Amino acid sequence: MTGFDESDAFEAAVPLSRRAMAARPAPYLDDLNPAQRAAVEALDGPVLMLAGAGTGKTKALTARIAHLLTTARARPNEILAVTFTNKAAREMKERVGRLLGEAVEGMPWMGTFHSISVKILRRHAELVGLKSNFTILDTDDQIRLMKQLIVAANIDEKRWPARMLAGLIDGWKNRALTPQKVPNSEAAAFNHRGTELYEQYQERLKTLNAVDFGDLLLHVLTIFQAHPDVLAQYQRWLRYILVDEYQDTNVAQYLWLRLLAQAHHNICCVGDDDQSIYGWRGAEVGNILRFEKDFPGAKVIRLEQNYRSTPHILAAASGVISANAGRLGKTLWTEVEDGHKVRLIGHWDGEEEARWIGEEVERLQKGTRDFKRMSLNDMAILVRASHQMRAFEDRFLTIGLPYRVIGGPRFYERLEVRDAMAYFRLAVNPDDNLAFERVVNTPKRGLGEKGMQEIYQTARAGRLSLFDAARLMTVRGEFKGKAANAVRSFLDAIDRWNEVASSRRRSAAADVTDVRRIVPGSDEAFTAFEPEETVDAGSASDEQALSDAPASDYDHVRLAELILDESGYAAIWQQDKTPEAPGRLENLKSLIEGLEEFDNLQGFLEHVALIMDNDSVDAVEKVSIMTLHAAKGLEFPAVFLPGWEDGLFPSQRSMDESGLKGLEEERRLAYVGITRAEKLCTISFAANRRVYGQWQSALPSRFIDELPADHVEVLTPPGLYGGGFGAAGMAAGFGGGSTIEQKAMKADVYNSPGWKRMQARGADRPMAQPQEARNMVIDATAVSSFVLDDRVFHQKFGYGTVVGIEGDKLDVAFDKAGVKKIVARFVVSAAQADDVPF
DNA sequence: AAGGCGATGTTTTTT
DNA sequence: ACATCGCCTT
Repeated sequence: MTGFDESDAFEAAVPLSRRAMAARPAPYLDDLNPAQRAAVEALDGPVLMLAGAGTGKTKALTARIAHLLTTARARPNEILAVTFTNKAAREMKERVGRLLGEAVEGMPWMGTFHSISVKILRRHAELVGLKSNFTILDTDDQIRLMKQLIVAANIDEKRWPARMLAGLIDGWKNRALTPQKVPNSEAAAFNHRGTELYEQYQERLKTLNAVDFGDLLLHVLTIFQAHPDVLAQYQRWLRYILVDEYQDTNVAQYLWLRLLAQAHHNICCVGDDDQSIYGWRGAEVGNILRFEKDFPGAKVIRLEQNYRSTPHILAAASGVISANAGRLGKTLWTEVEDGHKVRLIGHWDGEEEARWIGEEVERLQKGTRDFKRMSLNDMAILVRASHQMRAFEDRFLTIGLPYRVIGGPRFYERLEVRDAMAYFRLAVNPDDNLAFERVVNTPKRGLGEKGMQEIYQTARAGRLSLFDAARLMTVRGEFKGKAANAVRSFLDAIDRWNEVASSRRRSAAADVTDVRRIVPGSDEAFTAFEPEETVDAGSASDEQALSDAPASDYDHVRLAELILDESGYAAIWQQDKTPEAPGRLENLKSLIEGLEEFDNLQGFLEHVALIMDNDSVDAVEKVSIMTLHAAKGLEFPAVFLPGWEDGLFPSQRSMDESGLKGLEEERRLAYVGITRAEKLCTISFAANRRVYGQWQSALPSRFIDELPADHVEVLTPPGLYGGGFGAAGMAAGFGGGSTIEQKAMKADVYNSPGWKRMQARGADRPMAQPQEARNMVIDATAVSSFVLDDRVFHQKFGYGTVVGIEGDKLDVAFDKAGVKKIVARFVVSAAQADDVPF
């Protein structure tokens, strides 16, 4: 399945008999509270469902879809259900499926704004001067393209970087502004050349038969506006519209929805203005605030009963958010009566904060007086900015606490994955210039600046693709030295892959012999990804070919392996001994594994362009670390919110750039953070933090002042640190503070010379005595297999030498990362790492 | 052509 | 601190 199964969307396949559905009872309604039920039953006309955090929004939304189907208001293919993420779309699909049994077969219009737009755009591409097989560029492609335009326009790329232009154009597209519609007031943008470059960029995209993400929406909008007949068709088709996370819509998405809804007005938008946290990428809270004006006669239904958090947590969240102006206003309440107050604690610095949270996580895992044992999966650390994650990663690594980072660099955005993808793109379409450009000299094929320029010139002169130009130059013998042979075999290889790939596309039943015939010796070809147990591999893959995986799947997966092997790309990372290399090989391996779900390379490439998520399910229990943004929609029994310091959170930059609006969005972020917690929410801040290598001190976040004191428990700072006498020192300074954060953090104590001296002493010999005593015990049972001077390899820190052993913990002097204390099971011997790439 | 070295700019993130 | 990038050297 490619995820672009368009046929059922347009051929009105109705897998469901209206009468059969209507006859079915509606058990899902019994399960709802009055507000949810009202939201589900108000099927006709515009509805705004204001759903606070944890109020059963998805439940109401899915029940509503079920209700539309059951009451025969709509057939599955007449409902347009839009979400922002693929994950949300998937979840909705699943839950509707669960409500209705298997009846949801055909809900072709459930998806993200972008995936639905692709579907429409492929159908009507010619109306905006595209072919229906247009390619979707990702951010990296866009930037490279713009860079070329900037250089060509003779603009100093230093002062006017491509990223800036990309941001500008993106902003315009979010606001549904085509180059012609950009207001004059913004003509000065980008050195007065902004609109000009925007226009050129769109031209280039058209010649490349490509679109970027913004175009997906914008082109559809253009089509709808310029072709009323097409619009009318979709309006007739999509009789009921549901929108999730409406507070995150931008102008283009709003217009898109309004056009589709204006005929029948059956639009139900679900959202929470207090959770609007994407203003910086074009979302307009105004959309949700204006809903009743935009859709006259709209019913507004508030979901306020919260099923997630304790009253203290809700009160803390509502105390913070009430400082915002211009809210639609909701009051969350819960039937739950008891629960722990929100905890607040101050620390000396960021490292201590990480240390304390690490210990706290371990304590919760074991269970405490107040809390019974908690799984690591039930705990999350939510940070404002991703660089804050490091302190936690470092700390958790050294104490051996399993963690998972959610978000971070997206799988498909990683260098090696993108390179591999470029190779696949070339195999499917050798004329893909952006892909060609990306990998023609990766691995090094002796092509430098000069060689590349010649290819460009030849291409321009003969109006050829880069691939054809390079081919012409090989025939003419215009490449010098190393390049001559390397480029020729590169081109030949692309030809072979392309032949396999196209034959695969023509006949799904192509057999394995195809590959063998075209590429002699391919049996041994893909050594890079052969598992070590090669002896078994033959029978294993035979078995696979016969059982779960259809025979046709085997080929393109094999082809992909072959491509990475023949191109020498896999070899780059096998030979690379930097710490990242094994991880990169691992990623390439999972890329190949991901291929198995698709019918062919092309299907995979299309899928990847839109679906950029990679939530791998993990059997191991782990504590989650993520940004507040990534946490939206999630919930955890225990949540840690570190780094509540002015400047960090609320972020200085946000306030500088967007003033009060920025501050309010930060406050909503705080609200989102607190409301992720079910049972226990712990907020913390540090007096000192290393920012860009510089020590900086900060004041506790202003949001801390907004926490209602009655619902907050102020914890005593650790003091365990440094062997116990810290606690005594601090206790002396405690006891008279008036504000909440003064109680949490007696800055004068921490700043006193005595405290600093103590810190220094502690840092020199951290807990020397107790550790050695403990190791004697550990040594007897858990014996490390490493000895001093062993060369070891660590997934994150790379290669290093063992310089100390304490039971299950090693002191390792890493070649790149310095000396670290590491739990032995997190390293392997270097020899082992050399033999086995992953 | 390719590797090494200093200047540079660092939120949040989806599609 | 740190990674990325462009320039400079070999």
